[in-house]
Amino acid sequence: MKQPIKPTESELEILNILWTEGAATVRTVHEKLALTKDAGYTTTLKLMQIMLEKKLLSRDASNKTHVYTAIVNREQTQGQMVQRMIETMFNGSAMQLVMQTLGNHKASKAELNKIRAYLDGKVKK
Amino acid sequence: MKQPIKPTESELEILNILWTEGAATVRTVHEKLALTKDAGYTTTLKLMQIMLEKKLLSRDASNKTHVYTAIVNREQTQGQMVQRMIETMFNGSAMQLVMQTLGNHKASKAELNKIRAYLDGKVKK
DNA sequence: TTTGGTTTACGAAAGTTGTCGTATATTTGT
DNA sequence: ACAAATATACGACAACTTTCGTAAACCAAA
Repeated sequence: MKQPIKPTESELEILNILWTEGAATVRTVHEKLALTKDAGYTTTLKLMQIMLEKKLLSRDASNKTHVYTAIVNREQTQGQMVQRMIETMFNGSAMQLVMQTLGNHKASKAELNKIRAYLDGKVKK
Repeated sequence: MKQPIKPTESELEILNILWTEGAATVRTVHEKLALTKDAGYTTTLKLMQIMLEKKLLSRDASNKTHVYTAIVNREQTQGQMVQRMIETMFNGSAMQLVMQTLGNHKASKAELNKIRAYLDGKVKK
């Protein structure tokens, strides 16, 4: 396991877009970002350049318009962030986090069944 | 709903201690903190003073040794932090967060049953 | 080919965080 | 009563984050 990844809020937003898009230019990322946020193009560019330095992203600079890709794994990063939250706010209890989340969010019957199926699988093992 | 609360990592650690302790002096908080962290006493003091300014904490200064209390609600703060994480990393899907968490953590049979009971309750309604 | 749009690079500024040193006040034990 | 321990206040600092202006390179279309 490598040293822990600790992206900022803004960086996570960008990572999330790249995790979904796969690979994208600054412009693409910026436009997705602009849907929920309000910052200039050069701001997004700068953030992604910094993320490149931090090795959160890689880029293909063979063309003039560079194409960026996330090089940190989605599940692993999510796992680390969730873990951190569990430790600092939920006294280390993952189940407390789960209960908190279930308590605050409506879920479709299908989703609940999915969780139930998952729990069943866990017990059988 | 008030303006969103956005404590830093260090602030959350302190909040968590105060949520558990109820009310405490800087020294008490610092000693709990020192179990997992490594910073000087004045650092903890300063952080708590800043949190006082931000109105995350209140204090009783009637005695020379001040006594601090968290004035942000535990469940509400947890909820907001979880919500932020869901939005920035899980594309707004709380269930994805739940699945991620269940996938990465072992749970006792008792805990699993507790969750299952909770899910049953949700469906009945 | 000139003009205008797009892109990258760079640097600077403002705000925040976490760290601690030092000064000063207060309490306590001998 | 005096020295040692303990507490608060304050300011400074480096690191980091987010923001953007500006310049330079490049491309494309008229």
